[in-house]
Amino acid sequence: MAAQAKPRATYSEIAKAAGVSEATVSRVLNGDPRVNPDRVAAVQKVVEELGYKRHRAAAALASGRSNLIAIVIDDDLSVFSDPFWATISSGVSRVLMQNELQTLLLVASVDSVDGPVAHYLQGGEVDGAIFFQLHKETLVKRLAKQGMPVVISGTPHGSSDFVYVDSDNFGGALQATKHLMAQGCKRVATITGDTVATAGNQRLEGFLQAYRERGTVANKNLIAHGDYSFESGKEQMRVLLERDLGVDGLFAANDLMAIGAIAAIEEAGLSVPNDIKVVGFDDSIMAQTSRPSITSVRQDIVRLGETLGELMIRKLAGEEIEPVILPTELVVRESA
Amino acid sequence: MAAQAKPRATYSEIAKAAGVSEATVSRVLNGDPRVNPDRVAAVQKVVEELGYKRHRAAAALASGRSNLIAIVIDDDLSVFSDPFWATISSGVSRVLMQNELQTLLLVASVDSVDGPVAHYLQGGEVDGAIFFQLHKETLVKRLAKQGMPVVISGTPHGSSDFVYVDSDNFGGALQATKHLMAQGCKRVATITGDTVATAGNQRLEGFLQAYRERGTVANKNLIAHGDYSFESGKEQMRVLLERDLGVDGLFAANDLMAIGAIAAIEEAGLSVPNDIKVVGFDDSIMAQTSRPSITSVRQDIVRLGETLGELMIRKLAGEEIEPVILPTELVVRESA
DNA sequence: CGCTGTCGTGAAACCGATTTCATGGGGGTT
DNA sequence: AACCCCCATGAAATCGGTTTCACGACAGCG
Repeated sequence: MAAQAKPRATYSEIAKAAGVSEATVSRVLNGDPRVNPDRVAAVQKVVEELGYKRHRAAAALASGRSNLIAIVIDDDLSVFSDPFWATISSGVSRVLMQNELQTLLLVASVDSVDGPVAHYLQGGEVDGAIFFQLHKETLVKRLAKQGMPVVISGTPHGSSDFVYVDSDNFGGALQATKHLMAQGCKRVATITGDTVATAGNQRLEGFLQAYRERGTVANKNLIAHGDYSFESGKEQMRVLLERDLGVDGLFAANDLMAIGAIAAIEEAGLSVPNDIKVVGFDDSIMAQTSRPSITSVRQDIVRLGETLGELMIRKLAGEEIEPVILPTELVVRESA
Repeated sequence: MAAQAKPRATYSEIAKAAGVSEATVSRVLNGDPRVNPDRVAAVQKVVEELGYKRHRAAAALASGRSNLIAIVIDDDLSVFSDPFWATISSGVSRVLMQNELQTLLLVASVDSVDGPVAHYLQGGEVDGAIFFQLHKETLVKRLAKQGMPVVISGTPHGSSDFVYVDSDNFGGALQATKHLMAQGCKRVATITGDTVATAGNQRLEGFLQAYRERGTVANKNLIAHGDYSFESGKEQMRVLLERDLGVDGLFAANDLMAIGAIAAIEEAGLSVPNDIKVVGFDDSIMAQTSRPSITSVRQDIVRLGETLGELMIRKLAGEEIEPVILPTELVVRESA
């Protein structure tokens, strides 16, 4: 559109100024170890002076590597309901940038295995892909099979051998439930999130495990199924109260439902934490600001993003890598 | 790393199959109007059959355009406190993708005008840049001067001639304050956000304007300065109450401070909305779930992102474009 | 002392599209 | 009928690095 201030230095200039061939310039800039140190120094000096910046498109074309990593986010509204992916993305981006990689943001419907996103990724435009909110595994499987490095945020279904990073949903839920029990709660209930997704399922499993470790089994009626929304928390709490089981503790699979549940509890004339103690999950800002403030399981979201980036880098380097489960931490506040 | 399934079709194959030259293939694919319709059809047919996907790096190298637009986000923690940029980014990304552009996510410290980000952007790696949270205008100014299309989210300081998109902070605040007055509030106070940033300042101005339109001037003591945090809302509300001015209405510059203020009000033994009515800003999820639920000024964040993308596209097309102010909407709930 | 193996180096091919430029044909003008 | 101009088209140059390959020098070996 407009004139570039300086017309960019090229290898040809550098080579001339440093008295070497372009091939050697390339070797120096790519850290090839078998270049004479003198020449390395000469080239680096010239590069410095000219303020040379590698032309990525040219490099990509010649090498076949784009240095681009895609973050793929499914565009099914979940974007708006998930407050985390922004933070995760920023962590990913920072780590990748430190490694000379660029982060491409792909927000689109990942539904069809033949949609634009699929084509795009299969087109070899990117060197790797990081997926969020994995609903459809087909595409990811295919990409992985084609040899594209893929890392996933959140535990995928089945025993697929994807590399993923996730918070310890199971452990967090277990700890939360045990905390309630330790506070003297005899009948701890739970409101689950979407248990089709693994995160919701794992949180339920953690809850159940707490009962097992106490040597009992949770009454089925102590389990209510929500969908992570405020409304569902409220509704399901009403349901639990109507069952009249003497619930005195609640583990909600996220903070929003915990807040909804508390609203229902207070509407029923009961008090938190006196009559019923409540623990949430996520340690969102709402857990801190709602009254009563909510005891919640904190996930280290920034770390999650950084880990995703690090795994991707190691995978690109050819390392064999394992999934990572990040620890959670129980933050105790007024509600339990 | 691994073998690509199919080795990608190239112009050379298409040209051969369609019985035309590579130049013509390029013309067809780039929508050059002066190609014989028959050949256009022939090429398109072959392209379809081969599932051809343009090699972006090659195209970028040859044309000098990267088709990459950077979203630049300053990495000074604000990322974590601003729940909006994720939504904005997704809107931007979607719009750009529909126009064959890619979105590059740049999360880094934009502090120094000579930092990596600056170098990066000036290196001509991207065709345009979208900035969030503009603290330092120096870099942006320089880029704009160099001819790079730049669009900014949020109103910049001064009368700079940047193109930006912003919500109508002034209008929203005005409406909120007038709403309080219409509800019978005689002494409406405000807790501002960071008034160094334009958004905070505009919201304060809107508040003041409401008084002006009523033919009076707001008492200086009705203005308290917060920083958008829950704690500051609580503190500043205490300050306001201590001033003992008979405040019966509050416009908080965001929901979080509104919630903090409500906490302080209730601690003082007063009730919302009976004794003091409260209006927030943002219409965040917290406005809906807190008790009492909060009347708040809604911004259309998705639209904001989409508009950013659209402006960028028009700017790339060479159009002269004007800043856009998006309307806000008052959502009335229990608190006022 | 000659032969082979290794290593650093540069020339040149190459990546895949875009764009310039030359060409030839067709339509319009006088 | 001769001339011009315009337009569609293909050949070829080009973008800026990367990588292969061949070459010469030098070290080690017998």
